[in-house]
Amino acid sequence: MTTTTLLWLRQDLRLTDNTALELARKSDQLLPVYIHDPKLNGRWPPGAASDWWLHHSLASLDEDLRKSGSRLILGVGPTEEVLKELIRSGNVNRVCWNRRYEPDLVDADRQLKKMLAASGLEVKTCNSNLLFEPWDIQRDTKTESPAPYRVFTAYWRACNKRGLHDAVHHRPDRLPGIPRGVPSRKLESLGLMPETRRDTGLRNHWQPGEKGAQIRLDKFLKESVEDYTNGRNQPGITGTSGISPHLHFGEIGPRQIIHAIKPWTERATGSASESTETYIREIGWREFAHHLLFHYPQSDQHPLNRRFRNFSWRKDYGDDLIAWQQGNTGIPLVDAGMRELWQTGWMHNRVRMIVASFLAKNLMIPWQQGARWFWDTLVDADLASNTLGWQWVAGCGADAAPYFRIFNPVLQGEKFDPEGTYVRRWIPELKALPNRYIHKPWTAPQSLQAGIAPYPPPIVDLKASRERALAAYRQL
DNA sequence: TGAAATGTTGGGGCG
DNA sequence: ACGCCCCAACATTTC
Repeated sequence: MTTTTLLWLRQDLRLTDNTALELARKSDQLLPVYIHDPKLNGRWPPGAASDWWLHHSLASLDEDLRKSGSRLILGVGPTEEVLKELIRSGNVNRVCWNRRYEPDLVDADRQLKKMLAASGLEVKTCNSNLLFEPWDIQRDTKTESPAPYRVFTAYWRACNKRGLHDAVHHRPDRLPGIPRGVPSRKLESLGLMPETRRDTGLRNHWQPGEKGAQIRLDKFLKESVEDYTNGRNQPGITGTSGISPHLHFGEIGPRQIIHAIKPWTERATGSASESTETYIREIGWREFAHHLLFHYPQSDQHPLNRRFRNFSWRKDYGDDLIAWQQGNTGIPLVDAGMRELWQTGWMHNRVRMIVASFLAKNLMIPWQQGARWFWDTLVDADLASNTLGWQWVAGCGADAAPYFRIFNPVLQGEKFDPEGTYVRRWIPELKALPNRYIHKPWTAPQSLQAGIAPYPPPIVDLKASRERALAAYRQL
């Protein structure tokens, strides 16, 4: 009897170190499938930037599969129906996939697995997207059942005690052929592509797909990793890896990153050694984010810390939210970040913290509004990481920033963008302003201020809004 | 991966 | 020479 395996690809759009693929390819025929099922996304339908990325990532994956003698089958519609139809037309007797961990998707996968198994199919699910699955790392509580970690350092210590696995599956040269007569939809029919103008804007900054991920990683290792601890703080330079969207879509997995960075960690001394450790700890934050969202499935909407349920967020903030979204707050570093986000689908991480602190604390707008905007505009929008990040900044999450930690975007700018490189790159109105005013244009002499129109004055006073936030947070 | 307020120290200007 | 004041620079505390 011939075995035919359906490989259901979701957020693991790669051929290297893909555990489910490793299983699936030991088969006479292989049916690699991606299903576009907008209804499955519930409260969190991907934004245009994520859709754009997915479109190109699928195209890249199909190309890679074809080089190995296979190709990607696309389905559109309710997952269960599409799967059933593919299984029937391809005469499939085995199904494999890599697990996802977002609460709604976990539920959906569980039901599907049950349904498929009940119809007599062999179903195998794997881990390829995390170093540690969310339920693997737990606190020992002596008396009671294990409990999830809520503090990062303790969590990460436990992870390191287990050891960070860096064994990876090599990319297979040849893959089994696909069964005859299985219909596929055209990529264009998924409707993921935005208008051409946005496409070219994003294309200038990104190369979605497995190859693009490898190029990013290689470049980061060659040029930036050794000074990462310092370089990652300066938004004006390329000091970070920029690999987050590739990770989100699974074009590269965390094990591959640990594996690739290992030669550097072994050879590094002094600050270079600190740098590799700092970078790997960022992978740890990603793991921690998935751990938290899995164990606290409501945390995408509700603060983890219950005291924040009745926090006095502002109610009428319409114009301020729009000014923040559009990068027109009058605070250069904040606006530069928001404009970078809009134009590239990405924002430097330090600037993410600063714009988030500004929204939640200086503007006192609910963090969920910021999380939603990030979700809608980021190419690396990831429910776990986004949720953790926003709850951290707002101070209502696990291991969150203390309430009094309020970033001052002027000081942050002077510290980490002293030449104003970053601000000038994204706010052309300010190009001609001297460095000493670049982060606080409102203090410049009137003659200079006349030249920066239409750049607006600040929508809030930083000192007064800081004090307002402190007063509100102290109420807790 | 914070900022601002407050406290301490020591050099230099000055009468 | 001395005391006084100012203030930059740094340290500590507080939010």
